Amino acid sequence: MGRRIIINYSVLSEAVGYRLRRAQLAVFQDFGESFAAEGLRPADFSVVLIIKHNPGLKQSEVAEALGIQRANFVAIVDGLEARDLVERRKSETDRRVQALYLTPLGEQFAENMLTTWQAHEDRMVEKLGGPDARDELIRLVNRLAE
Amino acid sequence: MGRRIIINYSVLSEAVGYRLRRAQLAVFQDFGESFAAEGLRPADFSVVLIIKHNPGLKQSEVAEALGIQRANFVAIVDGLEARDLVERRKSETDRRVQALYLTPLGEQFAENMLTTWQAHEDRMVEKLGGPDARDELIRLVNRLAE
DNA sequence: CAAAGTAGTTATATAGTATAACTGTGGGGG
DNA sequence: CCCCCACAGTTATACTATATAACTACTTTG
Repeated sequence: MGRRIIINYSVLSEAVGYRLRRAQLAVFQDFGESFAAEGLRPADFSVVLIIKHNPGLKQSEVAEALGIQRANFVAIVDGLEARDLVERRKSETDRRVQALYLTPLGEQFAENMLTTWQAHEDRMVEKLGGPDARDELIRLVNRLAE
Repeated sequence: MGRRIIINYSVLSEAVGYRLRRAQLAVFQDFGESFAAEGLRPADFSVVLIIKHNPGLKQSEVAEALGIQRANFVAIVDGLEARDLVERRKSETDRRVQALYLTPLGEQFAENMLTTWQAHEDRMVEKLGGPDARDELIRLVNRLAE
């Protein structure tokens, strides 16, 4: 049988990094469950979102905006292109560049994606105690991320 | 040349998961730089800390307390034992069990570790705007992590 | 025009995490 | 008392995320 143990967490109880990490894992857990059917990971979500609102950006611009290295970004775009959500279009003016656009299917997908995401986000906001608490949290974590 | 681009981040600007993730990466970045010399990862830190304050716990108890799977915990303890910071002691009453203790070197290491950690934590608290902001952040993220 | 720089890609390495299966041990019910 | 099940730790394995170097193709600059 599992002994009933009381553990002294010492400074972990109030360590910013540790508590932040645990919270982030819980949020991503909920995100993952929300998008299990679509097989959409957080990175995919953010990429689709950025392309939807900034069509025609270069691959490297989207990657940099999201803090993803361009080398690792290739496979992400490959995946989204294979699902016919995103299209690479070679620039006429600079043939090195791949400009990114949502396909018509991608636009439609993005709508549903945002609906699913909003439900996820609403759950998080409720856990936090409402929109004011959410705003306060965002304000605080933004200070950590500069 | 890099075009001067203004990117529309849409809901990412205020998405709990995304902002939390970016903040956590920044905090872990600082943590990593703080402990680069010691080659101590966040998981190692938390394990040493828990053993220091709860000597004699079973491996599986420490692992579970930290949300680490027991299979993955083996390598972590192996590493700490190889550095002579942690000791596995077979329980007399249950020969399946490995009870964990800090070695004398481990106790000493833990002291220095906590000093280094406090400097890191102080930087995070300063970024946040002081201890009250830190307390508020902890309160909020704890709601997300249940 | 040559040299340097840029965009995307490929290959590769490492860390973190998840699962299954195994060994050795302990405990409870027939 | 033995048999079966549960548990602790371990090993092997796989998958994801991330980081770096080097390559190709192309553009810009001196």
